[in-house]
Amino acid sequence: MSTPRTSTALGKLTSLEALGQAAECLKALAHPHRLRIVQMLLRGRYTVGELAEACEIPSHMASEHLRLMQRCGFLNVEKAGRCAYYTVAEPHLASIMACIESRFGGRKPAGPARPMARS
Amino acid sequence: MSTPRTSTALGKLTSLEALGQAAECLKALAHPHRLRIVQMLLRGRYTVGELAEACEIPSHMASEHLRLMQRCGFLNVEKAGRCAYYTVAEPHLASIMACIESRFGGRKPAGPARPMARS
DNA sequence: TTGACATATCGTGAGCTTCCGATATATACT
DNA sequence: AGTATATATCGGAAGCTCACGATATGTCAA
Repeated sequence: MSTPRTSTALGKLTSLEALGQAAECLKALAHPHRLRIVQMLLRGRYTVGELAEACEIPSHMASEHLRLMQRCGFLNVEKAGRCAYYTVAEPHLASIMACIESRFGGRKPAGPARPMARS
Repeated sequence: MSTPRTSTALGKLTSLEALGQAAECLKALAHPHRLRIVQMLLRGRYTVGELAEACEIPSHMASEHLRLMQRCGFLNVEKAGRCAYYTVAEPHLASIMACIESRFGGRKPAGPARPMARS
């Protein structure tokens, strides 16, 4: 049951530097409204107002979430008249979102791994 | 060009409540040292001290990261003597980690491989 | 031009996270 | 007993995120 203690298993670890970038991306995703925005944008293109309405937040807050995700390269904007259409720019978002949906999607998580309060 | 505006596409959206739980889980993962810990524990079982050394942090900080992830159900502990062996409890961690590794794994986005030895 | 609308940005304050030193507990060895 | 080791917990400072109101910019229509 014990793990080999030589560098055999450790040699394939991702560098802490790369994991730092990964952590930044996860933080950019780790918000219910941003997750919903990504989930919608993976299915089509929407304006700020439409996304805000779906998240039940004022549109200036949706705009801030969108700007944040645009800054990490997750999203693209395309302005048309007074509307701004956002689309997904980072293809890996689809697979991460698929993981999240397979764990939390549709049905309620009655099983293990509840995300409980910290402290 | 435009997305169907009826509830066709919106009907399958994950509830904001479930996305809130997903966001909590992502936050619990969104730290370079915690990602390294999870990456190691997906390959075997390790003690606090071993994980701390791999993360290049004092062991009491590794202990705090481990406690946090234990609280969201990600990890299990098993005490043996004065050592505490941690293992992965949430199987979905493997697929999320696979997504992260496929995007950030092995090679660095910028810069060559760096020497990783530590005294 | 005026007004309405859509989006973006700024400033602030509450609350949280991260890190650290200090300390506590629990186990093993002599 | 005493000492060393391994892990856990506490308290606090620095820095961050989030939500909010206020405001700015940019576009269309009359």
